[in-house]
Amino acid sequence: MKKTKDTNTEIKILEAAKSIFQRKGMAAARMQEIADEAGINKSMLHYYFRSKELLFSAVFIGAFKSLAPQLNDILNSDDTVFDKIKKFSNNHITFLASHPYLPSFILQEMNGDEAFVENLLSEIKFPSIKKFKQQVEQEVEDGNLKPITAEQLFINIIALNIFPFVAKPLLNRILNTSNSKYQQLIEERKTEVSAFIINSIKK
Amino acid sequence: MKKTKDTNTEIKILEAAKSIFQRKGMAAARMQEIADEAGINKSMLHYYFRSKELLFSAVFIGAFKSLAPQLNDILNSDDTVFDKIKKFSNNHITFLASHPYLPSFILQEMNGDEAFVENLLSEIKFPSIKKFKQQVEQEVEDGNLKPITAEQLFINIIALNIFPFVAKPLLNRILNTSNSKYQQLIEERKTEVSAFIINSIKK
DNA sequence: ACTTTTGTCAACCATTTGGTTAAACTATTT
DNA sequence: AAATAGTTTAACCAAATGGTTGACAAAAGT
Repeated sequence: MKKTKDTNTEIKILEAAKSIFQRKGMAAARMQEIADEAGINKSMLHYYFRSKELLFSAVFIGAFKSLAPQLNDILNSDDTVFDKIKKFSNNHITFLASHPYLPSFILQEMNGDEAFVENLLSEIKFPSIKKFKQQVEQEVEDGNLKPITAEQLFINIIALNIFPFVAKPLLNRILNTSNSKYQQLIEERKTEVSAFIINSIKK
Repeated sequence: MKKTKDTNTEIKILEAAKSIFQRKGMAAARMQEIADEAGINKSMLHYYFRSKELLFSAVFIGAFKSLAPQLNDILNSDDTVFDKIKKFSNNHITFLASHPYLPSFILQEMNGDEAFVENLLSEIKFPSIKKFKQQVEQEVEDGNLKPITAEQLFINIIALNIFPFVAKPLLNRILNTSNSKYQQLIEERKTEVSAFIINSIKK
């Protein structure tokens, strides 16, 4: 039977690793740095996770799983297209606001080493847009929506949700915004984004 | 007077560095790899640029300068708001389509080490949205546009332009798209994005 | 022609980094 | 309490990595 300390250490490692990996990325993160952040010996990292790659995998998969199911649930609910867009954007942005490093992390690392990424992603279930696609196509056919493909619409939705989080330093420069004003912009977007989208596609 | 080989080597280095840095990022890029790509000895990298940081700076600043002026020119032209949006999106996406690694690179590296980034960015002139902002506010006041702040509108524009490039692997997964179908989606967006935006804000 | 400057390279160096080991320590089982 | 299994640490190691050096060649200046 495991004693309590086991789990504590493992969790401390995972949280430290999450923090470091998400802020610096796989390549720039140092095992020693993660150990320091967790307040433990570096050997522990290798004791609980065998290598940097495996530790990274655990963090990456965990990060993805914290996000993907939410998207999927909303996309496959029985709501109308408009309701889905509203809920999706609001939930998505709200979630990202409290995990601001997640998007950069996921996007950045999905561009890495082909084989490694491929291996990682095999363990992950991605959100399905099947039902959403059907609904959009139906509404367009019925003349309730201006013509648009579900794919382009979906890209637009997540682009508008995610982009401010991956581009925060850039936007702060161009818009001359302080951090607090930036926070406010994000807050507004929780409802503004869906309104913007719906405005664009409603007839 | 410098002999021809000098410049050749320097350019070869810069191009190799651009290619490697933009694909892998500063942290994951290896000096040896850059030397190999340039077909020269590793010592040459230090001969022309003193350190990895300085070589990176050169590439980063170059990348930024290849993009920023375009945005700025359009934003500060005498076109109408709608025309600006059309030109902006079309030019921006067209440019990015032939420099697909640029956005990830810039966004990723702007999240890096505070002091280093600060130092880099001091040398860069960012696009100004001043004139665009005035125009948008005027049009909203005159009742020609649905109410929206210039900041939110600008975020939306560049989000829709840039996002597909930084999220390509993610989108390919979720949308089940091949590379060629992805290319086609991008192509469509050169006109679709501005149409989408204008649809949303026109009265 | 010869001296100086500039460009190029192979070998080398110091440090960093991911990873290992063996021993100490702690808790659990018998 | 002795044996066993699990946990933690300090010291170590090999490979990788950014960077340096010194010899040498190719131009350029004189």
